[in-house]
Amino acid sequence: MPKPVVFNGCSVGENPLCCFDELTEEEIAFIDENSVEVEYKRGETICKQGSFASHIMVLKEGLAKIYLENTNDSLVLKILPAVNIIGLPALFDGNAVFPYSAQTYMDSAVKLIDINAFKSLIETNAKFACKIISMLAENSVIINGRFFCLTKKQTYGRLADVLLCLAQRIYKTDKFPLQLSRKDLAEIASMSVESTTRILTKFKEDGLIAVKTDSIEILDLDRLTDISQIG
Amino acid sequence: MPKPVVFNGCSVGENPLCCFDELTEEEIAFIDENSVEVEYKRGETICKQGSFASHIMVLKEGLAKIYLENTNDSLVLKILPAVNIIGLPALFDGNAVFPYSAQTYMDSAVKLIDINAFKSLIETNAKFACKIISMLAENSVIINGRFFCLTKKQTYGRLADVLLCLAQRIYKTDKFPLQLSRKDLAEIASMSVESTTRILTKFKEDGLIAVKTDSIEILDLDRLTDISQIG
DNA sequence: CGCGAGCTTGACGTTGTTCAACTAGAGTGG
DNA sequence: CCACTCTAGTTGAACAACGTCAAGCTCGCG
Repeated sequence: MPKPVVFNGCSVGENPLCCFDELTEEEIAFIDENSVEVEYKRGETICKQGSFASHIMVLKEGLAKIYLENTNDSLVLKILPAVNIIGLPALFDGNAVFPYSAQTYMDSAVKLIDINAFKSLIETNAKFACKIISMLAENSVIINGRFFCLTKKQTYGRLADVLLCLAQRIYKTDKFPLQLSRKDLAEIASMSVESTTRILTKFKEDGLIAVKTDSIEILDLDRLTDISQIG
Repeated sequence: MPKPVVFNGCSVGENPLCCFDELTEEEIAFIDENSVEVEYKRGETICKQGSFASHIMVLKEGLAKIYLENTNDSLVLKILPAVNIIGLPALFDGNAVFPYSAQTYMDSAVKLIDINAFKSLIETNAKFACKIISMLAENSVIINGRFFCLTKKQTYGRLADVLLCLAQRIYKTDKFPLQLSRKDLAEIASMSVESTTRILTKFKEDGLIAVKTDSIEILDLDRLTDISQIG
């Protein structure tokens, strides 16, 4: 009996950022020479979809969303806690353009690495290239899981997923600070603000979670997990 | 005035498979020594999500779908015409397990390349590794576009997208053979068979397409494109 | 000739969005 | 210190979009 396949809407990898482990001291120095660090305030845009990709970015502190946007609409591809890398898909794109936007949810620190310096390391250090490949591969698996979740689960399951993701992968505690607004949560779960409110209230009534103005606590992990899996 | 951003539900890359261009004659011989070619009939499974990934696959002839599956549900990630590669995300996964399934829509020919042989080339040939990176990156951009399409557009837009994809990217002609059933189309557009039928009938009534038993012809490309973009 | 799979069509129910009204708390200025 | 305003959140009601169910239809094939 195989264990059931579960796709969750959470979009955070398990592994810490490790591609830089493969670099020599000289290579790390080379990266440092070709990078700068920048502080972003909450709500600021780190990179803009369609703009020229002159840098690869490393989110060193903070929390951000990676999203696609349109004239009418936007879709959160993943929420990204520190430490994680942003912009890899722009690497060998013919246009060298960011295929998505990124924006901070809280004050954040970002290291900007010159894209050509980054590329040259890939071209000369095969182990580094392999790590990049595995990061891209892992990322695609994660986003596909979220893809499945958002297209196949209904609202209750999606919101349960988001809460579980925040607790387990982002904040790593059952009771976490609520730095996201209802609007943010709604956007992540891809539904309306009103539905988000209604479902949170329902979860609260059913004793699954406790909602304070500035925090959320998961009270019944098992039932919430059931909801997230059933859909 | 920037051109409007368009995400389509189509999941086929523009570029021909080119990573093997980077290999020397010896390396190509090495690949050939470590691979076999297999013929698949329509409807057969090329690779199964969760199974051990012993090979990287190249779809040399035919048409296939890449999809995620669950006990209850399945999600088509992309439709894949020849010539394209299958299984890259399994490359440097710790478990070396296929993260998705693949199944043929018609009789197809597939080359199976030993995954370790493939890996060793990546580790020794940096240009090859770069091509793999760019393929993974392109793939993620394509799937994200489809992600956006399936979550943000409604049924008319999604089905219009599928038809345009078939005409423009798969068959590359306005009038293409209908090798897919309504059920297949419904699955690709992520909706019920009944809705697919209804919308096809509506498109036909409105003079957008002509539907025969064994072919579909796009009659009004502009309006169909509008529908796909509006959603 | 009859059977069955795939397709079509209509009726109906469910899910979730939209719209509008209302509430509570945080600033702001007199 | 008290209105006033503004925003975020909540709640209810109406509505739209789709899926589901059931029935009928068509065509290829034994």
